[in-house]
Amino acid sequence: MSGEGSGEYGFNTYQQQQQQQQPQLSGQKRGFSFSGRGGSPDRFDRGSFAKLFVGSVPRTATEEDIRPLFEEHGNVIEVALIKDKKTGQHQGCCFIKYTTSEDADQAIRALHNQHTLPGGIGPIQVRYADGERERLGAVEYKLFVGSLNKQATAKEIEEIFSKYGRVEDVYLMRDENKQSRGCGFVKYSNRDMALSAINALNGIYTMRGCDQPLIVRFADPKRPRHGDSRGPTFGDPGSGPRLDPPGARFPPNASVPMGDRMPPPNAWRPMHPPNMGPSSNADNHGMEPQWFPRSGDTTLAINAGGPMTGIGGPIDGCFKVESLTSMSQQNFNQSVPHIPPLNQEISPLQKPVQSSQELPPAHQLHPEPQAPMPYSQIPSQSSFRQVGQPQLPLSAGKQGTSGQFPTTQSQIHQSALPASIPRVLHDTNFQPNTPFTTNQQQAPPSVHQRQQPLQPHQQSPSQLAQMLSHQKQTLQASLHSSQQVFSQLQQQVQMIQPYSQTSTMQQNAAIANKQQSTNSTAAPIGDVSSSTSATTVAPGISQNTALAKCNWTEHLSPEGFKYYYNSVTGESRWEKPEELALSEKQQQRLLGQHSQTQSQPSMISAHQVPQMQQAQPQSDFQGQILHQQQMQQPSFQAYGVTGHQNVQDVGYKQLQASAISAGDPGRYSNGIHTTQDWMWKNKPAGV
DNA sequence: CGACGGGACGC
DNA sequence: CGACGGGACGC
Repeated sequence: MSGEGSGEYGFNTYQQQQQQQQPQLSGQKRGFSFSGRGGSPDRFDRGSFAKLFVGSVPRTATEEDIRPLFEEHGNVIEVALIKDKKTGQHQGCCFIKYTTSEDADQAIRALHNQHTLPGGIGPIQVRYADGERERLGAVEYKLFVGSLNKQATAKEIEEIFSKYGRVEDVYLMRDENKQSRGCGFVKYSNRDMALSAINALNGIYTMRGCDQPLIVRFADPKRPRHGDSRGPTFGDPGSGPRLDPPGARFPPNASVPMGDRMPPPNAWRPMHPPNMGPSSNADNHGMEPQWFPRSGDTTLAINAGGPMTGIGGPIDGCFKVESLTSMSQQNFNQSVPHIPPLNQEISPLQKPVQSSQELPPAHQLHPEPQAPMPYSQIPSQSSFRQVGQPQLPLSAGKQGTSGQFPTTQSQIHQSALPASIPRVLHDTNFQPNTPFTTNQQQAPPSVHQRQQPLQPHQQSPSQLAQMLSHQKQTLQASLHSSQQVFSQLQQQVQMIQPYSQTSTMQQNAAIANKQQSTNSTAAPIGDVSSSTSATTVAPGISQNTALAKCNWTEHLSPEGFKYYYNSVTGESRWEKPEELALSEKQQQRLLGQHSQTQSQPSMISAHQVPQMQQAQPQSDFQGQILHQQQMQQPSFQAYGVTGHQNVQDVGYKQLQASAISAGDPGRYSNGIHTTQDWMWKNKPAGV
């Protein structure tokens, strides 16, 4: 099937986009300006098409040869052979315009790398034309995958990854001799899928014949190609969230490589004009559509991929503070009861996966305590329940094992988290479809699930989902590897915001997970969350409304400088993201009297500063984790704080790293100087 | 028409 | 330990 080297599907054109703004609506060429906000609402008319680029078209082919083929998969508006302007020579490629992206998708799936035109040398390449995906509001999540068996085919890799969602594309990196380099890229269209895959595979799944587990992380932004207008203009939604600080190579000036290029979500969807206020887009730095629905806008989630991305917010109402607290309680309680023994259960087949991370043997986690909050517990009484869980297109797809997902509220989740999450993470025979039948999803809501009557009242479903997703993954993965711990944390870092206006829940989830992961089920959560968030957050109900819209939160670096952290993307910035600013304004407007809101995060951060510094010696995230893991019984206080600190610290460190990469050769050890220097030179924020 | 510059820790 | 695919906007 599909191309070995060119990927399963052809979604990989985001690489050379034009820098979006080039309002020259000349025909429909690239650079076509779509109905961005403020722009003319051409989302209804001119925008209703999806253009594909088709490569490997025999130069002898005519439209008549091509059109029929494509018409089998959708309504073809146009077939445009590309010829050299001067010579009139057929360039061996063409554009196919479909009326809908659905048709286009189908065509890609059916034809890309699967059909060879008469006279053709190889199968045609079918993918969206440059800029199309963005134009259509699509976002892709590309993962870098390393430590692949060099013999593995794209197909096999796809099989492994398809457990976490439909794989849009697999690209194997090859050397001059076409030999696999042992690494490649896997794309998903949904962030949660990507996260699931990372969480479940990174450092855990070892391919047969390999002595190291897969490396799975969000891909770096693609190396800009000569002649490219500029780095990627979108996508790489995940590169931000990456953990490893040392890797941070983006200037802190926000708009990192994949900076501000937020494509309007679903621009092509007539029914749901982007109804977000001016506040939404401005500063979304390309992570993904984060516009939050104002009122049951179901389309959003389609791209956003559900949890935590787009539909983070309450639909109309506001979150209740209590819920946050109770949530934390719940997690807390859930995790406490079971302090799993350190018995490590490593499959005979599973190779010890220590590798790079150098984590101590995993403390075997017990599933129970970590079981995610059951969907059933997701406040069904909450308003967002009806948000109409976005029907992820992917779930409908041909997910082999994942199969049918009940069309329930948990759909998103299930899509993102197919039941087939491998239990046997070690690949013994290239059979990703490991015998794995557990329906973790429907796994009995054991004890913890019902134990707590406490229910978060109005958590964003996305947040809940996200959290659950994580926990579940964590749980499952951890059954077989310690790496999972790291992975988990990694993931948390990506999605959790240290302190926030956004959600206490995420924090709690993070902490809870940490506890669970580390086995140290002490009892910190209550402390941290209740004392800080619960209390401080209390003042505003509507605050949460705003919260739901902004993933940015303000924090203080150890040096006392303010910085901003995005809980969803993991990005950190020195300057206040406009999104947050607007969010705050909105809050002010709504609350009027609650001017505290803003300072809140700072307070908390400040409160944590000492802890962070204290932990500095640990030098890095992993070190801290390690440290924690070794702690037998972390103190209540210490643990909780530390837990947070980790997350926050990472965010902060990213900034440091950024600063460093910005040209300041400093290390973490002297990061303070680095940071300050940088800030000094670059219009310090908050000083 | 033109289209990414700079620089490259220290372990 | 590996980092991005051939060609790309004609009429």
